[in-house]
Amino acid sequence: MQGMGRWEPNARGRLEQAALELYLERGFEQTTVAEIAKRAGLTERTFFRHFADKREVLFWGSGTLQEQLVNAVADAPESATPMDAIAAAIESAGVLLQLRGESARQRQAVIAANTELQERELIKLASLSAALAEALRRRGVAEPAASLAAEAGIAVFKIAYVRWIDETGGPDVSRLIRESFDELKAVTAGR
Amino acid sequence: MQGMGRWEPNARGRLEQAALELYLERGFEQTTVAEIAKRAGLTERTFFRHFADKREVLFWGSGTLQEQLVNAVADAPESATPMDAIAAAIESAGVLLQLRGESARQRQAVIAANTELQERELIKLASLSAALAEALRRRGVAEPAASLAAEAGIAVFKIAYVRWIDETGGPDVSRLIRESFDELKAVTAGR
DNA sequence: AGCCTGATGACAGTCACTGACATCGCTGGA
DNA sequence: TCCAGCGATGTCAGTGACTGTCATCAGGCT
Repeated sequence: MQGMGRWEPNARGRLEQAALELYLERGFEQTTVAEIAKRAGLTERTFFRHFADKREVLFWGSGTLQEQLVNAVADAPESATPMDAIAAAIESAGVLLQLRGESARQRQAVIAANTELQERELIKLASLSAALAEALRRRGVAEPAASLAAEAGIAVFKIAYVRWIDETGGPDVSRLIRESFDELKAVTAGR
Repeated sequence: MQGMGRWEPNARGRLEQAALELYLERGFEQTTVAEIAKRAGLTERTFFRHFADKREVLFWGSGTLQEQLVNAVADAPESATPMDAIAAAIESAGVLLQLRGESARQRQAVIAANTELQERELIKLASLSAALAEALRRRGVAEPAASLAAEAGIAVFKIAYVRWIDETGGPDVSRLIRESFDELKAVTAGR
């Protein structure tokens, strides 16, 4: 069966929860790993057995997101252009994040307040871009078109997501994403 | 006058040199700041007076690059579209990097071998993107067009630069950049 | 009951980074 | 010429992230 903890269950989840709370209360830098572990009823050493470093605790969901994106590209109809496939994937990812709602906003607030966390987020996005490009190549898209389409998709996502976070009562993510894709098309056409 | 050191001159330059050498010889993680300082004839504490952290020593040039990009956007003719201005800026930056030639390749080799350094590079690129977007806004370009054009330009730059690094004897950067812009236009048009 | 396995605790150690204070080598003025 | 001031460097002690190692503990299996 799966590796469920034997003692108090869900040690990883408790660590995630404790970390997010403390990062929100005191800020990322002002929080020590020892404090996180203590709040979760564990030790510092155990924290590092579950997460590679102090930042990674905020980025657990990125694996799921990557699968979602890759599957969406793979499942796009044969007739779809590369950009169609990317747009479909980005939209589906947007929907996923919209479901997380308030917790997504909290997470972004923590990240926005700290440069180290922004670095980590950027490399996660780069990883998503690489996965998208790879998925396009499996559809037969050549380089550099695959990488460019992937990077453009991630750029659209970044911008639409920031807009969604800022406008609290605004429109849903999907619409912002579609609008941004149109905007990108218009901008790149102007040469 | 400028702040030239009073003792052995150019302490910062010696630290840069020593760091690059050691990163190339042993790798970034296997090098301690104490070793860098010793090779430069200084102490660890002095290293941190010149560079915010162990990674920053590899990214000194990024300030110059940012100025170059911003100036190029500002100097683009009135008639230029946003994407024209961005393309001109990216090309001028490419030329600048091509001048650094071999040392640019060494630097990229070190960065490519280490995830932390890639994180730092990505946030520098994000900073360039923000500066480009700001420069476009000063030309009267509205959001989100400004940010999208800037992000697209940086995406093109990333991809063209990687290609240039890989193909040792290949064409010059400018041509790769122009080709990538054309490719991006074609890809985004397909929807 | 006794054994095995995986998760956790305990502990020591390295290294990045910081704050506080002493020191040194020049530079400009008395 | 000499000395006061200043900026760059050295010294030292300390914090906290992260790692390696070994002991320990809970539950499953026989």
